[in-house]
This record gives sequence, C-alpha cells and structure tokens, in this order.
Amino acid sequence: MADAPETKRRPDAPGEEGSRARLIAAAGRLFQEKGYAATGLNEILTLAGAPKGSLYHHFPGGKAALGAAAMRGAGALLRETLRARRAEAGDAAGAVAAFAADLAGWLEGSGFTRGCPVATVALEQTPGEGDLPDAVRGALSRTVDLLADMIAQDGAAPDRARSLASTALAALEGALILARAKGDSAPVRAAGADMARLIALEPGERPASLELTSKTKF
Amino acid sequence: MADAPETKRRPDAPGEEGSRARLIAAAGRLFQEKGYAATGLNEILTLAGAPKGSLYHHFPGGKAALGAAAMRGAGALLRETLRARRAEAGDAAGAVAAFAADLAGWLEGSGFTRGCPVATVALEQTPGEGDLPDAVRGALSRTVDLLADMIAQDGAAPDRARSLASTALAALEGALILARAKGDSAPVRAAGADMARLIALEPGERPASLELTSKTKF
DNA sequence: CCGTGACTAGACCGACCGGTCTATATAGAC
DNA sequence: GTCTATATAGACCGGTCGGTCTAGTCACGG
Repeated sequence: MADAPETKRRPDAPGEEGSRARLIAAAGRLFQEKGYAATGLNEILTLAGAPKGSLYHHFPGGKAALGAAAMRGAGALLRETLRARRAEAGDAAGAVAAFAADLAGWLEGSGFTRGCPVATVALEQTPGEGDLPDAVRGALSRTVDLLADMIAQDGAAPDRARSLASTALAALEGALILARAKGDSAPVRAAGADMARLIALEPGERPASLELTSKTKF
Repeated sequence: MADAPETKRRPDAPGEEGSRARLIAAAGRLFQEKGYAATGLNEILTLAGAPKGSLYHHFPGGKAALGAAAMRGAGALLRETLRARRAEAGDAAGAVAAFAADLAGWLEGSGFTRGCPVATVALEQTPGEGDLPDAVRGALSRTVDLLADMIAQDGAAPDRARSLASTALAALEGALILARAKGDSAPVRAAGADMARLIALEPGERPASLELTSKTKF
C-alpha cells in the first residue's frame, strides 16, 4: 500500500543484488545452524559479502532487527510451503505429511545442520531484544493459525482445530530437534505420519465449508 | 560400582556443599533460560557462588564439559519424573498426560523463562564441542527409549512403540517452544492430551508383557 | 608438624563481541 | 556540472568472552 507513483527506488548499485536480502539470508542460515547468540555479526557479514556499514544502514536496530527480519522471512517461507502442500494434497492431514517430508528433506540436505530457523532463535529469547521476540512469536502463531484454518476447513470445530494445529506444529518442531541430534530424519517422518493420522481421525462434520475462519489473532 | 572401601572423599570444606553440584545446577538453569552460547561463564560462576578455579578443577573440559554434565543431569531428571508418573498413572498414555502437566507447571512456575533444558542446548550444537553433543543425544535418546518401553509394555509392537515415543517426546518439546514464545502453557497441555489420545488408541494386543524390551540403543 | 593432594580464589590474557563513526562511491534530480 | 540521498566500506571502540595460571586454604596421613 505504498510507492504507487514511485518510479525511482533504484540506488543499490555497488552491491550487485540487494545486499539487504543477502544479509537476511545469511543471518537466517547461520541462526538456523548455530543459534542466535553463537552467530557473530562478522560471520554474517562475511557470508553475505557486505560490510558493517551496510548492515547498520539497512537495520539500524542492529543484530536484533536483522534477526527479526530473518524470522519474518523464515515464517513466510514455512507458511508458503505449507499452503502449497495443502493445495496439492487436498486436505490438512495430507498437507502435514507432505510438509513433514519437506522438513525432513531440508534437514538431510543440509547434512543435519539446519533445523527450524524459528525454533532455534525462539529458545534463546530474553525480553528486551527489540523486535525479535515479537517476530518469533508472530512467525510461530501465524503458522499455527494457517494450519488451524486448514484443519477447520476439513470440518473440525474451530477450537479443536487450533489445538490440533498447535500440537501438530509442536510435533514437527520437536521432531526436528530429535532428528538433528540423532543425525537421522526418522523422527520427522514419524511425527508427520502420526500427526496426519491424528488429524485425519478427527470427526469431520461438514465435508467442506467455504469460509475461512482466519481470525489471524497473532 | 566404585568407592566401596572408600571412607574418605571428604575434602570440600571451603565450599559448604558440593560446589560441583552447584555449578551443574546453575549452568543447567541458565542454559535453560538463555541458551548455551548466550550464557557466560562468569554468569554461571556468580550464580553458583564459585570462582573460576573451581570450575576448571571439576571440569577440565571447560564450558562444554560443564554443559555435558548439565545435560546428563537434566535428562536423568526428565526420565525420573516420567517413571514416577508412569507408576502413578499405570499406563503410558496417562504417564504422558501427567508428564506434560509437570512440564507445563514448571514453565509457568518460572514465568515462562525455562523450557526444556536439553532442547535449548540441542539446537545450538556444532560438532567439536567435546562431550556436549553426545550428552545431548544421549539425554534425548534415553528418554525416547524409556517412553518406548512404557508404550511397548502396554502392548504395542516394539517398532511402533519407538515411533510413537519419538513423536510424543517431540510434541512435548515443540509445545514447550510454542508455549514459551506465547507466554501461555496451553500448547503443552494440548500436546499432552493429544499424545495421550494417540498412544491410547494404539491397538494394545497383550494386556501386559512382563519383559522390558529396553534395547537402549542410543 | 609437615607434607600432600583436593579444592578455592581471582588476576590476567588474547580474541572476539556488537556497535559507532567517518569517509567514499554511486545514481538520479535539476 | 553540482547537489543530495542511498548505500558501501572498514577502522575503531569499550566490554566481555572462554580459558590459563599462580597463589592460597583446607583436611588428612605420616
């Protein structure tokens, strides 16, 4: 809802392609691998190929602001993937199973170094880190909301759908922890299958309700 | 299986009561609240009331060795609690529900600052931290093994019991993340109830098998 | 009463932390 | 061309990090 008549917005030349985006990507990846506190600013800068000045130009709030942006991006990616799986599978249970397979694949593909980018940061939070706690909370709750909507669309009562969605996301997050520690993605696949089963056996009353509840209360 | 004829083992006078134990307790608590990397040695030392010399006397391996000891202690506490709940409830499903209530209570009691002590450290692991990764893996896998034994005792097939145990622990770990981020223990209680339900509806074939499977392959 | 080993005590170290600052290069407006 | 805003570039800062080291304190065995 901005920059409608704006045709400018094109300085950025020195860095070849959005150094801001590269900073977010580098931070997200390193936080995912080693956690927030263990990742140094210089490490992020090196991976992104950007100097310190760029970081503090794009993120005056420093490390916490960059972390918040990374959390928002990671949450968006999670939800986008989940939505795509839901479209393919046709129901919430299938979406969860396919989503779990995605997570397992990502974990394996990284050599078991990258779990959930949000969970890693979520566990290190102490209040007073600027936007970061809010961004973490938002990424998690918006994903739960999305999943709850999917389950409710399959006919579950709204409260029950939210509860199931919370448990399902929790199981996947926890499974990523177990899988990463073990160096074996079996826990993620098991959690996906078990949660799909749990969701599927929910008494679906209305076969298809056309309205999205989507309270989206953060 | 040691110190049978040992009647000595009682220097320790300066510190009034096992400074080693105080160090482990302080480290465990701080790791739980803020994570491994974010917790400074000096902070642990202050909370434990011990000087640096004591730390490196008891834990020549430094921070990683202290962390490993804290993980072993935390894992033991988790399993002890789970065993106690199983004894009270009589079956695995009831044990999981009661255990979840314990976790929720601990989280609430700490003002939502303390989640699972193992998960927090598990997500920050990079190889080369000495005993720490092994201690984390051991704490998690031994807890899964214990829970799998409980489920198998209720009549589930061993493989299915292990899979269910993995998902159940994952759901509780993940729920602690969500609950802490939200400042609301509802996700933990929901996960406890849902996992108890999932375990209970497992076809229990033999009402009671007397033999513990306990492969304990970590 | 003097060793001797277990343990406490904390000064000290180089490395690195997140953050600030000034200087420079670039692209578009006029 | 000149001016201005955007963005890059990195030297630099005080503070803190995990870890090392030497000195001192205690309980006990001889």
